[in-house]
Order: sequence, then C-alpha cells, then structure tokens
Amino acid sequence: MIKPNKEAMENYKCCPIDNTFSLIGKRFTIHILRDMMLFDKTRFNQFLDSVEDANPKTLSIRLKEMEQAGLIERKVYDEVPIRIEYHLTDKGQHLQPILEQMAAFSLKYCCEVVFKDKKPRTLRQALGIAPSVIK
Amino acid sequence: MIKPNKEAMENYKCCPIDNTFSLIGKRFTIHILRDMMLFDKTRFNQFLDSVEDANPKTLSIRLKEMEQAGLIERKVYDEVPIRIEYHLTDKGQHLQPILEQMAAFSLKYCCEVVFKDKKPRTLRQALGIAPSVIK
DNA sequence: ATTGTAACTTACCTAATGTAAGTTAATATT
DNA sequence: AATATTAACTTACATTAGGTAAGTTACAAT
Repeated sequence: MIKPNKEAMENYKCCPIDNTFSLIGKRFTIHILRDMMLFDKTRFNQFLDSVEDANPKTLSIRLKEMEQAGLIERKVYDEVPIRIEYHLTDKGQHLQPILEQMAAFSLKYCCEVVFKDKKPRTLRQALGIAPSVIK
Repeated sequence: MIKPNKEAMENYKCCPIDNTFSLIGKRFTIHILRDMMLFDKTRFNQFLDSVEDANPKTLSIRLKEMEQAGLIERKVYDEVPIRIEYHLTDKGQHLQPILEQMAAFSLKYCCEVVFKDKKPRTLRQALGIAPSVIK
C-alpha cells in the first residue's frame, strides 16, 4: 500500500483526489468525456441521446462547467441550422487514464452486472483489440 | 486513442464506466476510500473529521451504500463506549488504481490549485518516496 | 402558414444533501 | 443522585441540485 509521508504533505494546498473529483464527480461529466474519447461524439443532441438518462437542462449546465474548467472547447459553426461542437482540450484528454481504470475495474470486479456471459475481462479483451494497440 | 469495436460491444449489458461511476460517483465515497487506503482511517468520527465538509447524515447513508455494494465491511466491537470499524474489502481495495490516476491528474494538470509552489509533480514525487516503493 | 432542426432556456416540481439538535447506552465525575 | 462524556448514529426541518415538459430562436423547406 502506498502512503504519503509528512514532509510531502507540507507542499499541498488541497487534496489532489478531491480536486479531480470536483472536476469529474458530477452527474454526466464522465459520460460526456467517455462519449468524446471513445465514440467521437461532439454535439449537444448526440450527448442527449448517448449519455444515460441525460436531460437538456443538466447537460447544458455540465457542458458550461466543463468548458469553464478547461476540459472541453465549444466551437460555433455559423450554418443553418446552427452547428455547435464540443471538443476535448489537451487537459481533458489527460483524464483518459482515469476512465480506463474505471472501465478496467468494472470489467474485472463487476462482470456479472456488465457482461451478458458474466465473465471477467481485461480492458484489452473487452475492447476486442490486439495487445499492441493500447501501448 | 483507444476505441471499442462492434463485436466487442455485443457482449455488454451496461457500460463499465457508468457502472463504476454508480459505485464511486456520489459525494464522500472516494474521500472515504482515500482515507481508508492512504490514511488508515476506520471509524465514523474519523471520517467526519477528515473528509472535506462531511456531515453525519450523508456519511451514514454513504457508508451503508458502500457496505451494500461490497466495497467495505462494518465490524462492531462490543466495548464501552461502542466501537465500530469500517474496512476495505478486496473489491474495495481494487479501486485504488482509479484514485491513483485521479491524484496523478491533479498533480500534473492542476498544480496551481493543488501545490503551494504551483509546480507539477508525478505521483512518486508527490508522495516523496523512492521509485521502488510504488511497484 | 405550418413543419423541421439544432441548441438550448424557463417554469415548475422532486430528490438529494445539509444543519442542528436529539438518541442510546454505559461508565466517569461532582 | 444528578450531570457529563463518548461513539455512532438518527430525526426534523431547510436548502440545493437535478429532472420534466414545454417554450424559444433563427432560419429553411414544404
């Protein structure tokens, strides 16, 4: 088990885990990130369709918060009808290892609820890709 | 970027990221896990003191949910005054990589808010330990 | 004139969370 | 004998966050 020591603790203004949670802990945030990272979703109505139980009010609030936090960028295309796209920033991209670990946990320890055949999988197996693709 | 393919998607009953979020996404849950994993906290009033802005009502609800979900175990010691301890289960322990990635993200990309000197750190540097200790 | 589309916003309602005080049970103190 | 203390909550009440359904804007097509 990894434990912080006292000298190291002196440097902190706040807890890094608490800080990350303040960025991704609210409803829909990780779902939006997931859909951007893994499924190339970029638009409001796509998230409304793909995010589990999303509603337009909360989605709208969440996208604004994520933009404020520097995780995503909002781009307006002046077409008819108007098109708006949301894209991950560099900072937002770097949240991906967290989502990967979240996926890996469920694949291994919640396989009865996640998989039809109820068998555990690694992230590689679940994605159905060759080992070389991940890294 | 890692992308799931179609055959692999057929096996799912639900999204593993969504599933993990249902386990750790509510307020205080990861804070409780953090305090158990890194600071050896085990008792109700310890969490009340150490978890940021914790209140007894929500803490009580959360501990019950976490027990239900199989992440922690509640043990009653029949002493005077009564002592109750909460400990991580094996399943709960395996959430640690998620918390580590959450910490690593803030150390690297939110150093201005996390550190007094505002300089980014790796997880190793932040913990102030030798490289060999992590793995 | 009505319909359609994208991206929301608004009014209203319900659920989750927070606050402060109270409970239980036993020993310790005045 | 009455009051205090401790741990781990619970309860009543207040506040905040989130959800629902409908409406808005700005065109273009039918």
